[in-house]
Amino acid sequence: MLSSQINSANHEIEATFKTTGKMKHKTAKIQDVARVAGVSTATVSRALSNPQKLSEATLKAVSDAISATGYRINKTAQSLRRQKANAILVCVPNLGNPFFSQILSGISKGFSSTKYSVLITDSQHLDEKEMRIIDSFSDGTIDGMICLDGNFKSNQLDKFSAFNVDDKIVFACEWVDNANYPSIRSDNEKGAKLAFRHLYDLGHRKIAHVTGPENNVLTLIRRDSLNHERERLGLPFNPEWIIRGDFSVASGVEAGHRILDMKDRPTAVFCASDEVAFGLISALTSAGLNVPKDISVVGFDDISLADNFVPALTTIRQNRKFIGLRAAEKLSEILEQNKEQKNPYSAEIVDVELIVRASTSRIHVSSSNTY
Amino acid sequence: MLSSQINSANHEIEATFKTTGKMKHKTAKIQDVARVAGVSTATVSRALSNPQKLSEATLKAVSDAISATGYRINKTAQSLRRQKANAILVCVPNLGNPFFSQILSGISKGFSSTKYSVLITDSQHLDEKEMRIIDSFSDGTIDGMICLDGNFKSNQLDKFSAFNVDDKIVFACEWVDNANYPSIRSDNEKGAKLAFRHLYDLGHRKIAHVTGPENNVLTLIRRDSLNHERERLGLPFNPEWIIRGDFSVASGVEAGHRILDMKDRPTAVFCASDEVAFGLISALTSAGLNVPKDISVVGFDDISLADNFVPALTTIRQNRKFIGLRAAEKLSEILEQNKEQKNPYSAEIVDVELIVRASTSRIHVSSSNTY
DNA sequence: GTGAGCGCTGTAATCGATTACATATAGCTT
DNA sequence: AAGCTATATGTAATCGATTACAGCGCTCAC
Repeated sequence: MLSSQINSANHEIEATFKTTGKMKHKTAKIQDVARVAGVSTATVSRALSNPQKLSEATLKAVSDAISATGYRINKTAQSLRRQKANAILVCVPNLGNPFFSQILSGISKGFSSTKYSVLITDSQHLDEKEMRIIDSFSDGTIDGMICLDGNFKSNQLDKFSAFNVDDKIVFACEWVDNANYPSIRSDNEKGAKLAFRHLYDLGHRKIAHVTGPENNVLTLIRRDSLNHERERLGLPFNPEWIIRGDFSVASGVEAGHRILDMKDRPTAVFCASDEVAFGLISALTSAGLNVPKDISVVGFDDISLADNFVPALTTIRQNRKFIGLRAAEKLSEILEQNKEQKNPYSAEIVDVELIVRASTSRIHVSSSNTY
Repeated sequence: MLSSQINSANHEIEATFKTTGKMKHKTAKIQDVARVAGVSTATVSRALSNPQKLSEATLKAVSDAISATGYRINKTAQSLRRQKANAILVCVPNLGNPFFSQILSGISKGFSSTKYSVLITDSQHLDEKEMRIIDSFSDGTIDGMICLDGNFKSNQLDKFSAFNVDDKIVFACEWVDNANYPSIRSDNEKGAKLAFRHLYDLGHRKIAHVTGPENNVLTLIRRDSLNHERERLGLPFNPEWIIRGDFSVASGVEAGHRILDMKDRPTAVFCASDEVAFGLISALTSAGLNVPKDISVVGFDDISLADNFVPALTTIRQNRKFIGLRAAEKLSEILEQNKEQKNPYSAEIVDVELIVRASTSRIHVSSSNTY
């Protein structure tokens, strides 16, 4: 069949489907395309997903019919038939926290050239969040998940495996210890070590640490790495110097007040996040101390403001966008691969970097005195 | 029929569907529930969406069968049949920008108690973004959209109406002038006016403004409001004092350098965003000036850091989370209502507030001198 | 006693695409 | 010329829910 014959019905069809001015747009279905092209729906479907199986002429006829009708495939029908949603979920512990926006951006970019849609959910105040997520898997809404929330208990993870969704989950930035999920994360151990060594090399010996929230993997790994380094170097330790925070500016301010009240004041502080560092510096400065002259401060993350804060913040740069991007790629791989082959557990460690700016300096003799 | 009879088959069914240990989980369908309950699929469906149409006994039988089988409705099938995706899209101009995370959080919260899923897309580097969005509407992926991106041209908006999706779109924070879309936005006019009046009341007469990016509605409305106020009060105007920025910290730093170079230096600066203000203060401080002693600075947004910056930032508080929440509610209303009734165009203006902190002060005689 | 009306439930078509299987045609072998 | 293969395409079942319509059993009126 020649495509010129096949397309003979185009004219009237265009009037029916194509949008003109304010005319109501009626979406063409595969049936309509088939009719216009003079072929069966199976052929149209194949033209879209297996073009190599069709002849040149048919392909052209279908392609012409598609433009003539303004056909758009109905993804819901496709998903139902293929039993695949082509959508993934990003589980964010707190969407309001700007820390995650860079990761989200990377994830979005990672999926932008694929057929996957990106869904988001805030797991913060969601009770039974693991069941909500499982529901989304079983109701066919999503094929996989990127989890930025490391705060899952083992009984919740057990449910994931009970419902067979555990092999469609990738963790990013945070993760759960002792659980075999693929994850993409920064080299937190190295980060803490770099920060500590930087302060040590500047002559600091009394080094405090404002941690993240308790039970957070990042809190643990950074604190442990710091402690390990301190012991290795045989530095003095005062339990007071480990101050619990929660990554927020407010907790940095609070930590600042705690430090101001200390009898045995540290000469340098390593903060678990840049925001904590900002709050800390703010509190110290307001009390008349000078950073770095009186106390050196190191942050963690290198958020955009770090460079322009006063003083510019020495910090550990995490490439959050890259982590998001890699998580997206990793999940894509997993979802595209043959289901038979089990994924070996893998943690991809993304390198971090020490960025030295103005909030740290060589120790002054005066500040090393005990108050 | 008694439910005890109806449920006679439960035992064997449980073994088939319920997940035990590492057993592979096979999802029950409505057919399975119907069989276990001893009713038809129509009845099961009605039990879920029109329970008042069924007898007590049947309802219980179905409900028991649902728990016995662990049935989860398949949303894809439901969407196909109902011709409704139960999903909405949030179009963000730049996901990496933390400004949007609060809005996203509000949107997510607004939809958390509904049956809608939230999809996100970054419109920044998307060419033909309007067609991508229209595609999502026509392929049945989404029912509506919340757009945080005011940067749409009129020919793009025309396409929205040509494809009949224009009445399923709500703008939040930003909007498009002369386009009749519902929107939820801050009272930017009042915000700029409050900032300006605050500085005026402190005795400032030479007031500069670092704007947002050109062609942005927020940039325009804030600048115009400022200019209007300046004219009304008959203050001196120097075109140099309107400095183009782009809401970023970097543009604040840049603006700071520009101001330092000015012959006729302003005594106060109103910045289009807090981040700009941070950058500006950083640049001024590094050059040896004191904020607010030498120059007063007002921001816009009241992001979390504003309170703990040094000096704490005087700013205009926008309730971004609330805006997101309201946008979600507005879109829900629109999607739930009868399609016949056209939405009247409406812009919901959310109040803003002047938060006075330490970055502004009464003018000093010395700083009013012309250099 | 019969028909109307009501409450409850079942039958089967339907949403729009995919794909196993069947069929047709052409080309090639012997 | 019969048989075989490969290629191209059509037919119809299928994914899992929803819902218009039909039907059944009761009650009630007259």
